[in-house]
Formats: sequence, structure tokens, C-alpha cells
Amino acid sequence: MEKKNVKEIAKLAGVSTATISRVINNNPNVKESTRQHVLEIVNKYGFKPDRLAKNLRTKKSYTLLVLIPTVENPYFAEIIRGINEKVYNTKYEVIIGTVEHKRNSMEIFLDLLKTNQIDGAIFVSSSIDKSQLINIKDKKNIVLCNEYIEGMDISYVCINNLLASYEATKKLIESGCKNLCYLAGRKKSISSEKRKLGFQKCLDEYDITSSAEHVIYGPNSIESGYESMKKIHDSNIKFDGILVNSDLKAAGVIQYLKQKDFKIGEDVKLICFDGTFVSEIITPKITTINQPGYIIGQKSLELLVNQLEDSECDFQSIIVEHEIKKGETL
Amino acid sequence: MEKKNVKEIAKLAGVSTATISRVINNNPNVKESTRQHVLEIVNKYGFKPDRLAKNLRTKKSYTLLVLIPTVENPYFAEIIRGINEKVYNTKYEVIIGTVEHKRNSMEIFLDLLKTNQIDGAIFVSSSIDKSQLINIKDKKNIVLCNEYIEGMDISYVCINNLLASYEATKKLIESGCKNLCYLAGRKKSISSEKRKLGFQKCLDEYDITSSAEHVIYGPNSIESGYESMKKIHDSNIKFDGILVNSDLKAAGVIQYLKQKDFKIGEDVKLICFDGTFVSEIITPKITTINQPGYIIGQKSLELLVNQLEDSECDFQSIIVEHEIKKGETL
DNA sequence: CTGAAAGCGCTTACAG
DNA sequence: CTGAAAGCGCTTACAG
Repeated sequence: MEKKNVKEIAKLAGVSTATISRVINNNPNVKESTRQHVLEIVNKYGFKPDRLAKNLRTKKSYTLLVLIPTVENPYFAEIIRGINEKVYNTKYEVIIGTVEHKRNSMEIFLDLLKTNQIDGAIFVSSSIDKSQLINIKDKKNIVLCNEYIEGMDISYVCINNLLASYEATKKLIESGCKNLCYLAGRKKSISSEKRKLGFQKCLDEYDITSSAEHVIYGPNSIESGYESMKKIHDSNIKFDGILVNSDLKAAGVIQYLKQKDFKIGEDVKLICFDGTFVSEIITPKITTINQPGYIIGQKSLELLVNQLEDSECDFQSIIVEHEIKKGETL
Repeated sequence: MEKKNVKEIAKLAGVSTATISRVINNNPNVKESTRQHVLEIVNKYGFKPDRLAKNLRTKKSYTLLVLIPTVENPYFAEIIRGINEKVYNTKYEVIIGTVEHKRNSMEIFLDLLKTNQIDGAIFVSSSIDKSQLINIKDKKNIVLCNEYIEGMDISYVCINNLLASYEATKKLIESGCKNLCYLAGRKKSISSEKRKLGFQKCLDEYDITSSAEHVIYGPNSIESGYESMKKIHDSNIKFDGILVNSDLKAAGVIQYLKQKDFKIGEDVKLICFDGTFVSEIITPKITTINQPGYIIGQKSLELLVNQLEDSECDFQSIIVEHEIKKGETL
């Protein structure tokens, strides 16, 4: 059966294309009997209006972009689950983009926006370039997720990174750690920097001096965790407490420590961010700062849709609760 | 700066919209000096043609859908990496869709296709309904990945599941296992069924009888692995060798076995499919049948693009090499 | 309540 | 080599 367009359906139903369009878009100004008749034909031929034409005409795509750094990290899976769950009740559709192998995330977004392919975007843990963001007049079509830029009119959803990091560091210190390290994310990540501040604040309060070497930057991968730990160890830096920026990275750290026969949880205590299944399947189970990705995803989507639908809607920053999930590494 | 359209750019450049279009689309029939001039204006205003209008006009969207069951399983990340890598050199763009929370995968695809939003799709490990597929006249715009349907004109890329499973089972038997179980995927999954056949074929050859209870179906999740293992144990089924349909599921199996103090690798040997980082970070490291997701992704994309571009191109089935990666569970 | 007609922003035969 | 004009498939004021 060939694909039909409005014109053909209109002819088949013996009405104008305007009427078909009205019925399809639930315009109330249609006689009930006409509506029924049209619906019959529409269903009979399985007619679906061409989205391209529709979007072109209405200047809305009802498509949102979710940009994640990589699909490799299960933490993003939780966020996407939350987003998918909520988007289901809206008129919008979501497409997922990954930044790996591509040019700058901001460019992808701007291109898609310029060419009218999307109405808005959620940037998940994306290292946003502040300078690029400034050029966008209206930031109502963006929501940042896990990241934020202060002093700018832009909405975001995340945990209180500074506090979470402070609390975790405190736990390490109170359980006896004296030599602490923080395995940070990339330097550009504002969340990671906030966590560094919380870490340092706590060290200051307890009068523990940490030299610059105790913070090591790197991507949130297993390999990077392994390498960072090796680097610390090879440099003969003393350590008995480690704060790690992600589950995945912590997995690499544990790999290294086990290989070198450290007694994890005793000689070395460890706590990390995220709280995905990775922290649970590893032996020993990792004590982790759970970020409720599912909720973060849901809230991000709600926020974005509200901003797109309601021009009065103001920028919001939503802080969701984190929680320390006890494992065997602390 | 307001968004400009061809008409405005044409006026600015002092040429017709046709010429702008020709320059943008690299049509050779443009005087070099005109081209240069137009390009200058185009770049000056950062003009990008509206994709909706372009696609509507050309009846091509140059967008491909990659449908995965869930973003939770890192194995799919590898496939997506492969796809992304290859798509970069083509005119196409890829959007990722997940089936969780949604109606039937086939419907999503058909809808997007009907409404001209995509040109084709790669179904990754999707449980395709054969009956629905039959209704599609031309299956050139589909490539199956990890799954396949036999006796139908449709391309696919996967490992030799029967053989891989046979080999793994053989390894279990040759290392002394006498009571074997297979923790299968969903019943609808043809790959999983092929693996079952390989498993059974091997048991037959070694004259080991396996009753129906030794194959347990369930989704590829940690929870399902844990529950299946518990079920087997609770039923007092004897087992000393387990073949598992995925890394993630094996993680759950190991969780259960450790909890019950089995000596994994000794009392119980285990081998699973996939070969993601999950099999490496778990203690003990899992012996796994590595499926080269990255390559599978690359090949799938190449195949799909070839089929879309070249109407002469015939259906193909590509079998990629698997490899058993030794861990500590066998 | 309904239809004729314009127009969204492109591309592409067609004519020159 | 270039432009005027048609048309992709919709939706939506406008008129009745």
C-alpha cells in the first residue's frame, strides 16, 4: 500500500485538506459526524502526516536533543531512563546524541537548532564553553544536567556537589584517613571543580594539608582511574583515603589497588560519586555518593518542556538530594 | 543576529535562490567567481539551510535510527561507538532510540519511516516480530545487528552464535563440568535460541543429558541473573558449569554464587557472552565470549548506507569473528 | 462548520 | 552559467 498524503486522503474522504488537518490535530471546530468519517478513512489507510512538512509549516519540531558525553557510562543510562519516562506524556520526542568522535557539543546543538531540527536540548555532564553560551540570546531552550554555569541565565539540575564532596571527605577523615587524594574529572568540568572545593574545604577544617599533587585530573573512565592511581603510587605520594569522581573511574582505581595487594577498606579507604550498578558488582562493593540519575533526568525534562511551552517560565536551578550508599571500601 | 533564509541570503548576495542552493550543495555548474562571492555571504551570516525544508523537498532525511533495547548495557555502547565512527564520513546522521518505556520497536521505526523522519534503521538486538517484518515490501532500509531472521531478504551482522556457544560449552565440559545450565535471554531472541542449540548440540555430542529445567530464560540484567541462579539453586538442580547469555546477567549470577560461598572457577565454572568491561571489573574476572561490538557497529552502518545508496546492492549477512577471552571463572 | 488559497524554506527541472 | 517558477506536504488565517 502506497504512502498517502493529505490531499489523497482528503479526496478519499470527500472533504478538504483543511478538514483532514483539523481532525488530525484535534481541532474542536469540526462536526462530529465529519470527524468520525474522516477518522475512519485516516485509520483505514494508516495515514500519518509527514513530520517534515508539518514541522516546516508550524516552525516547531517537537524534538529535543539529549547530549551525553558517551553511552559507555551507565550513569547516563539512568538519566536517560528518567527523561524517556517523562517525555512519554508530552508532545515531544527525544533524540540522544553522544559527543565522542564529534566536534564540539555546542556546535552540534547550534547546528541542529539553526536548521530547525530540534526545539531544545538537555546537556548532560557536558563541558559547556561559557563563551559560546553567552552568544545565545535566549537560553530557555537549554537545560544543564549535572553541570552548571553560575551567574548566567540558564536552568540546571544537579546535586549539591560541594556539600556531597565535603561530606564524603569528612567520612574519610573521621574513619581515620590522614592522606587524602581526589581523582577529579576533567578540569573544564564545573561539577568536578565544585567537588574539589568541598574536598579542600574539609581538609582545611581538619587542618590537613593537601599539596597540589593530591588532585589528579582525568576523564571518567576505568583506564583513567587505573592510570591516575598508578601515577600517585609511583610518585610515592602517601595515601590512605581517596575520593573519586565517578564509579567507572573508581573501578579502575580498585583494579590497581587490588593488583598491588592493598587492603581496600583498611589500608586505603575509598568513596566515589555516582552510585550505578558498577559500584555494586565490584568486589569490594564501593561506598558511593548516589546521584539519583533517574530523578535528575525527569526533572531536567520537565524543566525544559516548561520553559519551551511557557514563555513566562523563569530560569530554575533544581538541587536534588544525594545520599551516601555504604559499601565495603569505607 | 536573526536567522536568515535562502531568500534573504540570495538578496544579500545579489543572486537567485537557485544559485545559493547550487553553491551550498556543491553543484559544479556555478561560475567560480559567483561561488566565491556567495560563499562569502553564506559564511558571513552563518547561513545553514533549513533541514526540514530541504528534506521535504528532496524526500531524503539522511537520518538513520539506531534502536537499542536499553542504554544500560555497555555492550551497546561499543556498537554505537562503531556506528558513530563510520557515520562521520557519510552524509548521514544517526539518532539513537531505546525501546524501554515505549511501544513496540517496530512501530517506532515504521512511524518514523512513514513520517519521513528517517531513511533507515539498524535494529540492535531487537526482538523483531517476523510477522511485522513481512509486511514491509523492501527491507533495504533495515539492518539487523546481533539478531537475524532466516529465510527472509534482510541483511544482518552478528557472530556465529551457534558455534560460539558450542565452543564455550565444550570448554566447560572439557574442564570437567558435568551438570550444565544455560541462562538464556528472552525466548523471542533468535540469537539466544541459536546459542541454546549450540549448547544442546555439544551436550549431545558428549552424551550429557540436560533436562528442560537447565535452560532458564530472562532479560539480560543483573537482577535477572541473580534471580535465575537463585531459582536453579533453590530447585536443587545440580550445576557445575554455567553458560550465560550476557556479561550483565553473569554479574548477577556471580553475585549470587559469591553470596552462597561457591568457589567460582572451581566448584562452579562460568562463561558468558559479550566481553564488555563488566566482565573485567568483577572479581573473579569472567571468562567471556567476546563479541566485537565496535566492528559489528561499523559493519552494520556500512551495510545500511550501501543499501540505501546503491539500489543494486544485494542483501548481505556478515558473520564477524568471536573470541573467548580467558578470565578466572573457567 | 468548511474550503480555497497562501506560505513554511528549500531544490530542481526548464528555459534561456 | 543563471533565474523564474513550481512544488515537496503540511497548517492556518480568512471568508463564507
